[in-house]
Amino acid sequence: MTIALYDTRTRRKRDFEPANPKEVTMYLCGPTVYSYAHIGNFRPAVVFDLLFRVLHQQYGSEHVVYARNITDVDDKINAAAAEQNVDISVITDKFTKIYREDSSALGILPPSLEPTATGHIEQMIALISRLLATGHAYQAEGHVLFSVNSFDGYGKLSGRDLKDMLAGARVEIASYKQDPADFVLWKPSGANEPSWDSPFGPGRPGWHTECSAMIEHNLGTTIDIHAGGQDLIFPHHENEIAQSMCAHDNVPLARFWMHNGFLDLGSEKMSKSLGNVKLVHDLLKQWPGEVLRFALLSAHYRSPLEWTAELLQRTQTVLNRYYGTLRRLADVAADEQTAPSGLIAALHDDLNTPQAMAKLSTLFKQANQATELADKQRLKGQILASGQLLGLLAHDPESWFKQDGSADTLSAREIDELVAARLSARKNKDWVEADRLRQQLNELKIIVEDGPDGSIWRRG
RNA sequence: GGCCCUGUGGCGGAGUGGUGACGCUGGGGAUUGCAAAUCCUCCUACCCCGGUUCGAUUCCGGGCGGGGCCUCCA
Repeated sequence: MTIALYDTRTRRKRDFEPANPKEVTMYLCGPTVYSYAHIGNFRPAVVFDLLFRVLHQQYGSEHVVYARNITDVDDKINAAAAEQNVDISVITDKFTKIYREDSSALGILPPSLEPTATGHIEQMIALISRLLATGHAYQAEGHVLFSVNSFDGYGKLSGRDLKDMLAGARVEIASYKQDPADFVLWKPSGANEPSWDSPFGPGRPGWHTECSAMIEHNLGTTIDIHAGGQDLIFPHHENEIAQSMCAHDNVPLARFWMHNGFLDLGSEKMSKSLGNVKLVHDLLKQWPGEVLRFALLSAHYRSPLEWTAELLQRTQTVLNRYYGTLRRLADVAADEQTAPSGLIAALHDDLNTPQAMAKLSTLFKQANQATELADKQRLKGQILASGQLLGLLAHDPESWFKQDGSADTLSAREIDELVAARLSARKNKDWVEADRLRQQLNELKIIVEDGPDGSIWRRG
């Protein structure tokens, strides 16, 4: 089944064919680790994790190389380190660890490679030297700058014209630039800022240079897919292209450019109960990571998505329904199955997650309708395979409903006892006592469901 | 000022040149001691104005509205 992906450069959906099916290469601009990441930072991480999973399925996991970098040299990191009077590594180590924990909670697989900027200074210096030697870069006042006029293709990815951009320039132009659009490859470090020796003097790399050097070193000169948020199209990716192509005899940097749309995090649209909580670190105190992941995938990745408490609540409702089905099918042995072809086709169509979710929903409806064991076994197998592809439904259904978020509630054992007491009251047709016990549990946000084989409960 | 994206039912959100995805909410029914869960069922759309067409929500043009980018923000 062919995979079609929307390519920003050509502004079209195109059939995806890797240059080498034995080694599909993908790069995502990862986080700058200076603070807690907010949910918007994770949209690309989740979306392209899904693409990673889809590519795994299509080409085999051993044939997909996915690099997501860690930017650990940056002004904001320096500022945080200075403020706390610590070495930048204290900041970057801490937030790299937290980023990985948040990622794991969101069901994001570890990428094949996680290169760091500080681990590639040597490669950056080599890249800059090559650009200087070929006349694509120049030195001025301790800086090394890339000369955009030396590259014909500048602006092609973003569809911009250099002349047009000047009109809207809103930042003061540094005096050392030959052209206002020239960008920094290397800059001098201030006192107490991290600094590396180089042929162009001590200093640190510019942001764009990091990604070009890490891609070149880890994945090669031309990769299959380069991904990131829409805001990176210009200037970041435009600059990466300029640097890499000029350093590589005009060989393209990436065959497909993919960009996710933004979350609408407008605080005025947030309800009171959600407040202004946007950090994943905080959201995870209130919602299972899987709810966040499901919500992020509920809209197509290129569309904007309004991030609200209502969205999360609705998502929780749906997941509860799904886990309820799986809970009822707990004793059914799932068949070896793959995800249904319609669901795979939806994902292969430029990651059409809403359509894939619709197929998943149909699967659950069928599973709820099924009366024959063979149907249940087949559907459960398809559901679990779909869940694995989407990075969802990985929890044990029983614990999904019974894990308690807050401390001031009953233990599972205490609840079991109350439910058992209610069951015996029901056997004696003592409806008053049974209803009293159910009411008591309801007040503690425990919902009891009576079935033919007794009662089950869940936290609501 | 330039460039890009976008406007679907009470809400979220796909898709299509002609039989109104999917989910949430709401109404009715089955089931239940009553509920819950589940199933069945019903209601509510395609921003406005032109054009193309036998036929447009879908294509084209214009208008109005929303969002994003324009030097280091996913």
